[in-house]
Amino acid sequence: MNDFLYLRENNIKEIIELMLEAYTESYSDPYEILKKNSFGRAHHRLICTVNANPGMKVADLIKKLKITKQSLSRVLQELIKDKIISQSKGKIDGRQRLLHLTEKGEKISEEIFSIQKERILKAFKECDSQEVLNFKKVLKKIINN
Amino acid sequence: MNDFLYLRENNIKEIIELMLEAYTESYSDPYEILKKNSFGRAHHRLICTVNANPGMKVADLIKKLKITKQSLSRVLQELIKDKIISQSKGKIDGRQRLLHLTEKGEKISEEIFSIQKERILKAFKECDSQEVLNFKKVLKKIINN
DNA sequence: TAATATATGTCAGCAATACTGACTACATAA
DNA sequence: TTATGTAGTCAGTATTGCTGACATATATTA
Repeated sequence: MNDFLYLRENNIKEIIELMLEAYTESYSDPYEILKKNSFGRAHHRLICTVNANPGMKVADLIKKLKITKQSLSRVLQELIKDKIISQSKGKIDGRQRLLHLTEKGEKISEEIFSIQKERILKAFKECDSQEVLNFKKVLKKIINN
Repeated sequence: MNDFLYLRENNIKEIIELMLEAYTESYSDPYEILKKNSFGRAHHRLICTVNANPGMKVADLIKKLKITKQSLSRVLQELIKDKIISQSKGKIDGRQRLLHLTEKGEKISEEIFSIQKERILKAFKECDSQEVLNFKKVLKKIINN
């Protein structure tokens, strides 16, 4: 058998733990800015996901965040009330509510991002472009299963 | 200015969102096994971290998980009571409580891991060894900041 | 058109996870 | 001996998540 070291259990296990750590670190960096706006982890995840997928429908947001519509609803309504996120009726399917960041939402999203960016940028500057591209590629493959 | 495409804002932003998604997906995969043992997300994070850092002290676990000792305590005491995790007095510093998975803990940890592994292995099989090694390297750089 | 299915929203109650503040016990270090 | 560091605990509260039941509007199908 070929010696696929990188497919060995211990390597995979280590990577799974590193993903936990990297996520925990990265997503706690902007804690202060979120707190200043009375937002928590749930708002953060929502803002980040809508920012990355403008015009997504509610059902897709539920799938991505892996929470129930009732859990989503509380936080989403807060963000809509605060004019961070706006909803528009789907043009093809009028039942859908498509989600966007408002101008205010974009602004807060940028603030959050600029903090999270620091860590990532610092890491990436110690890598070459190919390594960063590979990182993204592998992340995508982990998701698409 | 050199055109460091991979350091551009939009690329970084996309990667931050991919990390959220990859984490959310990966750590919800073993939901059923955890539920069978009456464990939740908090137990999962704890088991995974102690598994990756056998003999770590409580203060380090708190730092890694970014929770308070009171939040940790509840879950940790459950796992100790269930004989998933054991504590031993530090030999050098007797105030420390060093954490280990018990044999039973190792077993459950393996069950959880075997589920999470599937997704990662599937992704890695579509990559070459260099890409996987890069992935690990970048994850580590993101953490060490 | 009428019946059914789908997308979203809402209400009520409950469970899990996390926080703050205050306090204790014990071990180490000054 | 006194001060500091590590861990544990108690009490109360906030946030995030869940289930079940039901409502509304729109789309699809018979």
